[in-house]
Amino acid sequence: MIKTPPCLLFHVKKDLEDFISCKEKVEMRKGGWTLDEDSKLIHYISLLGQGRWDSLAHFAGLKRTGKSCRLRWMNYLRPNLRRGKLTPQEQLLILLLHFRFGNRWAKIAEQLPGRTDNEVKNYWRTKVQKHAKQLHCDVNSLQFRDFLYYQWLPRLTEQIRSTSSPQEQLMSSSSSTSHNNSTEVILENFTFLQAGINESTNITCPINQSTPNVAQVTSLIDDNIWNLSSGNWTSSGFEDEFYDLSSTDMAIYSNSQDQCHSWASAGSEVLLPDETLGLSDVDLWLFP
DNA sequence: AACTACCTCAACCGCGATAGC
DNA sequence: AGCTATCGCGGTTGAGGTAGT
Repeated sequence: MIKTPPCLLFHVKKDLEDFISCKEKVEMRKGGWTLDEDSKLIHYISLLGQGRWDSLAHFAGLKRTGKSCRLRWMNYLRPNLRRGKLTPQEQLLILLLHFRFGNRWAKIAEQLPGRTDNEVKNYWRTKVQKHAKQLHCDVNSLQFRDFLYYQWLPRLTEQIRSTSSPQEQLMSSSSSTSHNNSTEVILENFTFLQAGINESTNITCPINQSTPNVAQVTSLIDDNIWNLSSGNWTSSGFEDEFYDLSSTDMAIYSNSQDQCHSWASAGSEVLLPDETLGLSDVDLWLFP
């Protein structure tokens, strides 16, 4: 970042005072950003750095509030942002982190490199919350939490496992810092979730069905999840259109009990029957 | 082709926390 | 200590796109 010279700071201060004095006269723009506005904002951030958003907006000649500029930069323009749909790995981590932190989107987004709190929030609202609504239960209810834990997570992890490439499985035999860090994040939060579930659930489950335990999640992560060479979230052989678990995917899972319950052989935890969770066959077809 | 319903996500708003005067 | 400006966060909205009829 280029250091702002003192003389420029003087002018910044003076101009800002002028700007504030006539603030009421300036009509602020709202709505979508134009390419011109974007390039001005980027240019002036490169000159002045981030922060002091109101004055930055003024110097860039943008009829925008500082707030609007900050939002545009943070959610769209800043470098190293990831675009496109959330990978199953990212979805898994969002679910785990939400169990732990609740609606603290910024906190959750911290663990997802290149993702914004806005994206995490949108995912939760459009996918998770919507599904809770379809199941006629509150998104924060124990019933829905159990549903996520016993139905959604196993299927998500199975999705990750089934779509990873042999190449990555080969790569996973090595290790790296980013891999270990990411693995730790997921495991820590999975353990946290397990503790919460075990504490509050007193339901007897059939022994032929299970959710992943910590050892299995470890194995899954070691097998597949992280792109070890780049330190980024892995592409895992996924194309964008496969990132999301579509209702078709879930219908396939729902109709393929053997496949989706492949955790069963080694797991100590068990998959709750759909009836126990208050889910009908119809509900399962609604699965994201 | 036209209409409608639904979905996605960028952007706005309000509020609380913090910093600076 | 109190006031004001700024920042950052979470909730909400609505424009534009897409799928279904």
